[in-house]
Amino acid sequence: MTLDYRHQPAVTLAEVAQAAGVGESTVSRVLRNHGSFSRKTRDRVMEAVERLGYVPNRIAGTLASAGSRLVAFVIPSLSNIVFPDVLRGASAVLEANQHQAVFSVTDYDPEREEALVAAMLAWRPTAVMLAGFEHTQGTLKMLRASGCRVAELLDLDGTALDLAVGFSNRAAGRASAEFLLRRGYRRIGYVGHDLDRDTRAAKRHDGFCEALGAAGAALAGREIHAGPSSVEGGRLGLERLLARYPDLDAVYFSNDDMALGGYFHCLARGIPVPSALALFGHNGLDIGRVTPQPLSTIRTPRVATGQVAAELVVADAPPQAVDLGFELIEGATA
Amino acid sequence: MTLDYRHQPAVTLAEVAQAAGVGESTVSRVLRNHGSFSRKTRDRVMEAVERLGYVPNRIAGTLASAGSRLVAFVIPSLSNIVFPDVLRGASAVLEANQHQAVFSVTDYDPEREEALVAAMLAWRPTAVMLAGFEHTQGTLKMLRASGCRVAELLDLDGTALDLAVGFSNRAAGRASAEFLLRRGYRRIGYVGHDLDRDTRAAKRHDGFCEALGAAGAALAGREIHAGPSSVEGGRLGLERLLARYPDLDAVYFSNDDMALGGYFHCLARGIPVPSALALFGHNGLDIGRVTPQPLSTIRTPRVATGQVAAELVVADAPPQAVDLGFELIEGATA
DNA sequence: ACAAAAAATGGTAGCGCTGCCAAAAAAACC
DNA sequence: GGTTTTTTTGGCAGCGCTACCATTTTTTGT
Repeated sequence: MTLDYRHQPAVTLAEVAQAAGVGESTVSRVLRNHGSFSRKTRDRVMEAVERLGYVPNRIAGTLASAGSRLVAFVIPSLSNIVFPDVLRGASAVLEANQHQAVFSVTDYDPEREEALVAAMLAWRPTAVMLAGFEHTQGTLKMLRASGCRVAELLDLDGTALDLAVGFSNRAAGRASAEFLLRRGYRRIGYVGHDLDRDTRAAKRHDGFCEALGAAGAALAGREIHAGPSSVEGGRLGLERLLARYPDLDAVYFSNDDMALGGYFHCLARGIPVPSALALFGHNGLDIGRVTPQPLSTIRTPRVATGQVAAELVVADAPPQAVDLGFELIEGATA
Repeated sequence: MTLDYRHQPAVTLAEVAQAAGVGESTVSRVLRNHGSFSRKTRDRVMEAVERLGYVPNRIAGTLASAGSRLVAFVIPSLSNIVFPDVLRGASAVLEANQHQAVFSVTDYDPEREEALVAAMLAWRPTAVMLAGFEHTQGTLKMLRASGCRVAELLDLDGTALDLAVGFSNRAAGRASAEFLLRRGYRRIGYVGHDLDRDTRAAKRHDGFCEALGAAGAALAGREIHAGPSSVEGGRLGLERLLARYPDLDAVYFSNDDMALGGYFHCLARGIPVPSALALFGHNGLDIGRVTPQPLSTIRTPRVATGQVAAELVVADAPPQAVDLGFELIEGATA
């Protein structure tokens, strides 16, 4: 029995050249539509390409010409919709520009990030896209030495290596606090997830506290749910927080997933929102606009971050930081 | 002003060999830990690697050895959490086996899929992973000729090219209908999204209708929301469906996103669930377990699909179809 | 101590393509 | 008609690495 599911040798450019009765470089020129060739030659080559079912080998092409047109994404998670959103924005731009997206998932672990960046660099990508600015020394050193473009996304509070695209999480945290204060809330709690791993959530938290402090206030209580953010974590987190601090009048969540969980908790327990308890999230997920009461939150430019980063990379733009800002959505839960 | 953000020449294996005072092949053997070499040589090589900051060039390595260890995902969408889930499962396995994930997004367009598959094949991937069995003739031809492994995911109703991993959407649709019938619902409606594009949702719909028919029943009404599935689409869809068919006692949604929208509509309008209207979804998203009433739905093996497909590919397993099944979650909305 | 076996190492021919250069063919000019 | 230009074309040297083979060094056996 033949193992016919295994690899078969592929057609090469030399075979196409032979079949078309022209030189290899001519085939190469025709296929890349680069340099000059006659109409007649073009047809002959294309006919052979069709007939043989030739698929160019980009591995070889890249090696010969340098410039892989590969863009590497090293992202913390795929569960948190934020990162698929970034990938979505970027992938549209990259595909339109004949670039190819490659990715790995770090699980918010800087050591893992370092290992994955090393693996990525082996592909000699055009650019490496990372989340935020917090990386190990090893990661930074490799990236600097690599000579490839680096884009750090979804953060602006820190020092960029090369390109940075996103918004200030600290400012978002501040804006959230100022909004709640403006609305008259004073006994404000926080429900978050693992802040050591998610440094951007930590920056929002810090900005939030900073703005509270500036107004002479402070967090009245805090509950950290172990593990990554999730709707369930938000629900449990709020339940625990309220058990300890029953008289809160508002809660700031580390993101919309968590906030939705909190909202569901209120719905289930019959806690009137926002009259008895106001809720405020972060991210501006679509789902938050369709809940019985739209979620009060901050909409972040996730897809745009991917798009802009990809555009800068394909255009080989000079190093820069692009602030895409954020938008406060008043909603109805605060 | 120097454009120092541009590419700088990278260290090559030959330079490392020179610096370590050994031959190129020795360096190659040490780095891949393949073949034999003395402890002393190993240390000398590693020292040089460290000192020069050498990063192997996998483009060259792949060309020389064949076998790119690249796995290509051509997926319909990144907005629908289903696909990030599959990627997540697969990426963990691939990373553990020194493989690299590459992806492109088709937007549910078969023509685009064909173009993207062609682009992917140029990278000579170890395998190409696709959603479902519905592909253009061109896509099928290319994949067959490519000699690389092909895995068709999240569907089992059709003829596989090579590997297939997932569950039967038709059976899931049937199981959903049987459950609702068992619960005594008879005036059942359907709210879905673009079924021409999402052929797996279409198969669930067909299975659902089939089971209704087998019980002498039929869909009492149907509302199709234009565009991809979304929570908002579900909410609007249910609203429109109820406007036309006010006396339904249950609604089947094309997936959980849509069902959540429907649930929010009921919450907002004060429609008692499930006493006045039962709701049933598909996918078993985490969020559906945390809503005030857990969503009645079918949990699909999304992460496992990615995992198993990746495992089969790295193990170079023979062609086969793997049924990962699905699990009906009774929930509280039906 | 000498032969035989095993381990360690280096040289080099490609992998399939692109870039450069020179040669050939076609077009344009006086 | 005989150049001078311009357009097409083919040849071939790498890109950086791995696979294979030959050679050298070390270990083992008697």
